[in-house]
Amino acid sequence: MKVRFAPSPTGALHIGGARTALYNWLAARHGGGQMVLRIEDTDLERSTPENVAQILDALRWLDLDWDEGPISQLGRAEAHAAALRKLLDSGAAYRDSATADDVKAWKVEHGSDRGYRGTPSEDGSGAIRLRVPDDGDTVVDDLIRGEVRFPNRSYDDFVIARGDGSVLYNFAVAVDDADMGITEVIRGDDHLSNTPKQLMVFEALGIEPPRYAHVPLLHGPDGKKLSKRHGAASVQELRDAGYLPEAIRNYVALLGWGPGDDETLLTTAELIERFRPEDVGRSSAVFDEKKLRWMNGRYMRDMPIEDYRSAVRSFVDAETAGRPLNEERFRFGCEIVQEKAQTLQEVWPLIRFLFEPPVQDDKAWRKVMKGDAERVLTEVEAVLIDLPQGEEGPNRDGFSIGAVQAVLEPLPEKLDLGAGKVFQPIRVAITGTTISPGIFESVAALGREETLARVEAARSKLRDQD
RNA sequence: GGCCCCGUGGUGUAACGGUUAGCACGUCAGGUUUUCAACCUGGUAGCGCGGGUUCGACUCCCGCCGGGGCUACCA
Repeated sequence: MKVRFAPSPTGALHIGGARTALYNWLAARHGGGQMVLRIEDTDLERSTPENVAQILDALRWLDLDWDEGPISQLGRAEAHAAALRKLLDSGAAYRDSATADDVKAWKVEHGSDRGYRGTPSEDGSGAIRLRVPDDGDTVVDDLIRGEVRFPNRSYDDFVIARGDGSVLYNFAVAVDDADMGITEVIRGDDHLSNTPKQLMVFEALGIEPPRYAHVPLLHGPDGKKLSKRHGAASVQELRDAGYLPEAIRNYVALLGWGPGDDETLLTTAELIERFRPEDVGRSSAVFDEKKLRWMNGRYMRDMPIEDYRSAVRSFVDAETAGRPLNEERFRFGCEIVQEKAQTLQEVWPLIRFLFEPPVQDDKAWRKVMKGDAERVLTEVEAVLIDLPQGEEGPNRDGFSIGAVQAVLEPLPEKLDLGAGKVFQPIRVAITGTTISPGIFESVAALGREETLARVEAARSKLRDQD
């Protein structure tokens, strides 16, 4: 068994392409087969080396590896030329001097349900067309759709190579799939109507075609086909947004395919074991980032803490421009936020107070720093100062989570205030905002010196405010 | 216009002739007497429409409607 993923490098790999790549990869790994990566770069106008690099980068990041390639379709010009000669010699294809306008005119004359039929040019010039029979159907025996019949007469004698001999997609694909011994073609639904053309090329070449599985396209929220210029997130964008490759693999696999039971969270090993192309659904799906976020959060929480830390690291580096951070605090910060964030991007805002002064959030300040806030902070400062020094805690200053909790937790009762009235002012004092990890954890992480300094600063600001 | 594909809640899916139409995300309400997130509990919402076939249709057939793809000397 051998499959191929054959993107055309006209843009970055987006979520739809990633899914096609994943399905091919899963099919290959499931069936103990091979996957070929082929770059369909015969469109000189739109293909660029930058796009090729981006696609490879995206696949590697997703951890989808291939066994052969990347093979440039452009680099197979000789093989294409040989196949072309063969068809020309056998009469299966011919040169036709008709232009696109000529074909249009022909159709006006013969009816729109009728494919164009040309005549060989006398001087041997013009594009090369494949002869298409007038009668009969070409049937695609699709793994997902079943038998789909296409009337031959509705197809043109289509162009397989330009006048200069450069080949076109439907021809190159068939020749390449044949030469590479592809047994299963898993690709987007948008190719279904093109499949008869490719089948005709196989037929003309006298080669057994592969099996086809046309997976439904991914659509945008507006129901239109997802594409680069249509709001489709590229893999790189998803990476930058803080999603994990394993979460993306899991989520994307479920767009159009399900394991058959109610399982939602599936490891890659489970995906490989359970995926079969024939089980892919027939209707198109819409990419829903909300669910991806949820799933990503699940994966983040389940990560070993070391992996979590290194995944967070690159995002933090981007925020701090590489400025080195207090390692101990970073470690501890990661531990206390692992349960909270749904994307890697959300981590830094939650722990930045450990490395930078409190953020300026006037709204949060006004909301919380009023009424009994000053009295609360005075008391907080007092009990924290009394906390004995020691080696405990992330800063080795006696500020362990437990010690901090032991003195702060009784405060609401002691001051006869609601818990929120006590803890929110502390939170705003040390982080500047109302959103942070748990308050005891946050205080412990910040440590004695810095916590007391910030509480004192908040107190004096409150005094000035009066 | 022609050829082809598709149609279960807002989203992804399950059930494939007989179920109170299941699960997940979302959403709403409550809980966790510290925020946010997470977590727990409960609620919400669906078989596009119309004809058949059948004792019985989400499931089979036909029509319609809706969505999509292809129709290039693009891929």
